[in-house]
Amino acid sequence: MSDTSPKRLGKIPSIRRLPRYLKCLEEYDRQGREIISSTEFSKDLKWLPIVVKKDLQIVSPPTKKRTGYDVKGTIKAIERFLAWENPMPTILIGVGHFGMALLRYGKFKGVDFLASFDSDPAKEGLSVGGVSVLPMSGLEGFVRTHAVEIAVLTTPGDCAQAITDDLVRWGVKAIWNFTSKRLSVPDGVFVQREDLSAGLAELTAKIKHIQGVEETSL
Amino acid sequence: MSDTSPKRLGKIPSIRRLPRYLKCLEEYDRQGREIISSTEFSKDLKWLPIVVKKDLQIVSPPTKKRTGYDVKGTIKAIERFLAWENPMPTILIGVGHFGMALLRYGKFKGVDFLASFDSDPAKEGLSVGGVSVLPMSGLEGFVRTHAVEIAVLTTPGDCAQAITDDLVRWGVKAIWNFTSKRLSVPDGVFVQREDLSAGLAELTAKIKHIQGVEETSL
DNA sequence: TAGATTGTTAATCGATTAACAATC
DNA sequence: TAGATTGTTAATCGATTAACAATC
Repeated sequence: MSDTSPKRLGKIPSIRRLPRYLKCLEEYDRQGREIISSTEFSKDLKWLPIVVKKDLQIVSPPTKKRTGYDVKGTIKAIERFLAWENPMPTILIGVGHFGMALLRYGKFKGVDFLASFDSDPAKEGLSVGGVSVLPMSGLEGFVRTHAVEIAVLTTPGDCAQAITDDLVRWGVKAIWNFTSKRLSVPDGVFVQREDLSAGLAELTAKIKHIQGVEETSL
Repeated sequence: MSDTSPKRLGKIPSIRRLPRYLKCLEEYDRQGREIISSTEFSKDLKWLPIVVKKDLQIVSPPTKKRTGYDVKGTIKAIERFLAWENPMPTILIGVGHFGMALLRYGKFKGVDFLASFDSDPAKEGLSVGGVSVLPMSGLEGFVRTHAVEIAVLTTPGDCAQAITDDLVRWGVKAIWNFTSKRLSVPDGVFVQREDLSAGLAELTAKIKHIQGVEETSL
């Protein structure tokens, strides 16, 4: 318990790659494949075989059999590692276009959207992607009674911190933050911030630097 | 020209942090601040001062004056580095909820949304966030005549590769890919893939590993 | 001059990649 | 046995961090 260092988790880059393995493996499973070798797997994913081997080692204990990976078993192992076997009780706050898009997408493993909340009375009672929209006044009660673990924040930035403070007080363990604001939370609570402008920066910088490489020469 | 190695660009992690510097600097500018030191800057961003110093060095040439960073000048330098000074001609394809959310957000620097496209005739003629929705039949002509550089893909995954192939043929230089599919493009074209499930994986893995650290002990 | 600040150089840390032994 | 495959160990590479000199 005392060595709950932030490092014990494993390699973040590998963890972020796991969903792609999962998707690919599910495709193999659909095709009826039972065994997949790291070499063929790596070709499909366009990653190096060694990357595949290393990444898969963090989800399943090394085995002595050296005859490819079991498709179904590896799917299970990844889901277990990510805690996606039993989707966590999740709510979404802020049913704007972005929030709606997430609710309708509906294919996120690992989260179980129990309800969504919005301050606009006009949205009350709507059902988006099979998830009903409730008024903010019901938030505290809902979070407490359903032991909500993850809250997806798709509100305007202004109210993000205030809502976060409430959520944390009521027991939410993690916030998936799609607002433009950085959130402060106590230890033991996680914020996963998705920042689209980071991706855009990467994109435009690459375009520019591949084209005119006319650096400031002075 | 011959050393157009993929490395020449600079450090990707730094580049991805630049938009946050920019946002913070704009706030300073609004407050009338003209100079900001890396120490104070780093406190606001909650990054180490050395990170700030190193990152800022990639956008502006080192100077001998050691008396803080010029707010306005640094804003300009970042925008210049990211090629955000002259927003690039951009279109969005697939005006679903997600596409609409992006169009309405409207605060992306660096891209200039000229139009959006959708295969649904019912959406034709709509204006979303000030951007009109056009039919797919007009795509080729539009891309060619407006010299579109960036295409934002928010279509279903199935048609993503086919549309990409067309776009590339018509001269698009970069694709901001929000579909669930990996895209193949020729050299010289960039794909920036935004994969939300990667973030979700990171989040749930962190929750699990901070709580019960009941690893498979065998 | 003294204090604060940036820029530079070096050290550390972690992720990726390579090489090869162990195993089927 | 031969070929293919994984697991392990080591090497490389890059990013982060630390220490300090140069400068205002």
